[in-house]
Amino acid sequence: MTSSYSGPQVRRATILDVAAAAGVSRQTVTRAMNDMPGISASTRERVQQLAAELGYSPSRFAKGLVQGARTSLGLAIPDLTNPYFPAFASSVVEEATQRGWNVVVDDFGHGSGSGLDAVARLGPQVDALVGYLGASSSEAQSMMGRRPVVVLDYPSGQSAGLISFDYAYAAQLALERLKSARCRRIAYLDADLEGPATTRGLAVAAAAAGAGIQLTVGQSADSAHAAREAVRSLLADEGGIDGLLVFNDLMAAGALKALRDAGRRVPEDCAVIGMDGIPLGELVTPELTTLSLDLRAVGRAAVDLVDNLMSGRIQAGSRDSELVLKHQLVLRQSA
Amino acid sequence: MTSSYSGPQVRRATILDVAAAAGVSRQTVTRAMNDMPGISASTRERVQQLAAELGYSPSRFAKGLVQGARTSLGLAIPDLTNPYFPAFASSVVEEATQRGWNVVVDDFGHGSGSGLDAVARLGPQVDALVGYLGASSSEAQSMMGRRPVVVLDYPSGQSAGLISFDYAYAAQLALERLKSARCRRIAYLDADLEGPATTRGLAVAAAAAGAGIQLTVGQSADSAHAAREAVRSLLADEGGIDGLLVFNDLMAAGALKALRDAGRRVPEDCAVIGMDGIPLGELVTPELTTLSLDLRAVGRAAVDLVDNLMSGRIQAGSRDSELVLKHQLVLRQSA
DNA sequence: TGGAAATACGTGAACGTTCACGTGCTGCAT
DNA sequence: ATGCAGCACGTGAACGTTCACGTATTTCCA
Repeated sequence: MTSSYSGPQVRRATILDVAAAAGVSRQTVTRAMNDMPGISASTRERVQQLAAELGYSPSRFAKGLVQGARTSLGLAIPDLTNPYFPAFASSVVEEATQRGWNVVVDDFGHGSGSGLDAVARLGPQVDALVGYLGASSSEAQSMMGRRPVVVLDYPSGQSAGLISFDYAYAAQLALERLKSARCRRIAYLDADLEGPATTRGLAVAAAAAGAGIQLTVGQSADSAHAAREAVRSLLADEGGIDGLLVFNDLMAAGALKALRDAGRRVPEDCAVIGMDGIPLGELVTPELTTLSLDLRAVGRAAVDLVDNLMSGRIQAGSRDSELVLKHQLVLRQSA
Repeated sequence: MTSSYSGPQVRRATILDVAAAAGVSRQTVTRAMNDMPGISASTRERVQQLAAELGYSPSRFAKGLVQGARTSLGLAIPDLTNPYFPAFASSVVEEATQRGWNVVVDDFGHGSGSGLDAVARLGPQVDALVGYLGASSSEAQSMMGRRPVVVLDYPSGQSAGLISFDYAYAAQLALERLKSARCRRIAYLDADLEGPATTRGLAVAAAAAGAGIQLTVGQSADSAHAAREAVRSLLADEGGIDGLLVFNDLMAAGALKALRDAGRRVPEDCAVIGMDGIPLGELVTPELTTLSLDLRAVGRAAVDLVDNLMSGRIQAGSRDSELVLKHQLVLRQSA
């Protein structure tokens, strides 16, 4: 058996170690480390030097305990690999950084975790939570106690702050566009997720019914690859489709691939509209017409809401704690 | 002037508040909250109930102080919006979560921040750092003191742990492929970044010289849009290019657009090879041949290295603290 | 009915900082 | 000589937990 050397778990140097080494008191070390006045230049330098040699870095816990918390924001994301989320996360991080907060992320897509697992992990570490939680928002809120929770893209708000999207409006925009492009046989490809998918699906179905459109509905996992397969078999079953609305842009990219595989020209043979407006849409061929969302604005709104909830300017569960954002139709080549 | 109500900055409830409300001691509250033995079921329930009512959640600082740190890992990312990084970040988060660590991210792309700003922000909050820092790794290490630092894609390791890539090998693979595709006039589009770009550029130039290839070099910012413009003007200046190697896949996607704009067929008129192997490459048309990197493996390697540095199994600055990964040529349609 | 063991709780100390003071010393004007 | 200001530094207390004990009260068997 080779040595199971467990390494230098030696006890980190504390402020007292530095003080002893320098022959001064705690407070003088504090003054040196934090560039406070009331200390001579020579002492300051000597202490800093010694601190570096001992590998001293102040305990964030002790500091936090005595100074009061620097806010830390939990960010629960289903899957950072899905290009929708980085755009959003990036904006949250930027906005939080501007406020001097820091952001603890949890990606619960891998492994069998649900959103609530992420909340459980983040809970003890953070002062507030923002997340795309497929799970019930009130569950999350109860795990966080009085601390602010903002849930995105969830059907109906309970006790938590909520940012949702006006899918009825979005669906109407998309269907109008497809109709004016003379599409007759329209399909909607939904994702097989819990919350958002059904919401979007219902909104699209309702809008179609309202507009007298007979809608074919398909479903796939939330990935380009899965969408490609789903559209492939959709085309096999329902040959005559000439308009396709897709759950999101990533899946729409897969749909474009499937249409190309089947020899259908886009938009001539079949128009395609995606959803959410991620940068990817401009890089595929043909470029994707989409119901665009300003994802940076979504992130900003989420952090703003947290800020307002934390400061008490907005009451959790009140009308003001729910925000509905609208998509915007961006015309490119695919429809 | 309307009320500038500053909200309930009231002082968070502490364990003593709960104890008082329940008529028990601190310790009993601790037992109730942490599901420890030595407490009756009825008391436990009553305390938990009261805690919820008072909105009590234990201070992570006090807890951390007395229990010893739960490891938290800083992750410094230049730009989450660039699809290279989420794939990496996602893997780091997953790997860290498995170890029970949590991850604090900082995206320093927005604003004028350099990597060192991110290190300064993260430094006080974390026990170790992983990052794509354009800045000098030894600067970062000195800001972190004895705490582990792992820098990615940086030319030469100093005091910090280092994960870099064998660009000589990668360049050779790419140029061989282009040569065997009968490309005569080959260009390399570099990014205008500090560290990595020059490294890659030098490697490509060296490999070209070694293979007797005369190389045209262009440069652009690290985005699809900028690359599109750069390739547009490259084609205007140097009409005869029939092979193009690009700094990364995102820029390669822009290059594909520019070639299409100019009426060049890919790969017939001009072959294109990207770098890093992000999922986007499979979604563009034609699908992108690329020097692929297993980004999840990169994240795994980074967290492993941090783990080893932290436990002392590997000494910072030693040979073992440097790891060189190799790209792999993935043939798709564009070359 | 004695006494040991189990149960349910309480108390001092410690974690590592910073804050709000307090103290000694030097220099300088009166 | 006296007083007073300013500088450089030190000390008790506090932040909110948990840990390692200690202590009543009850239980249960011989």
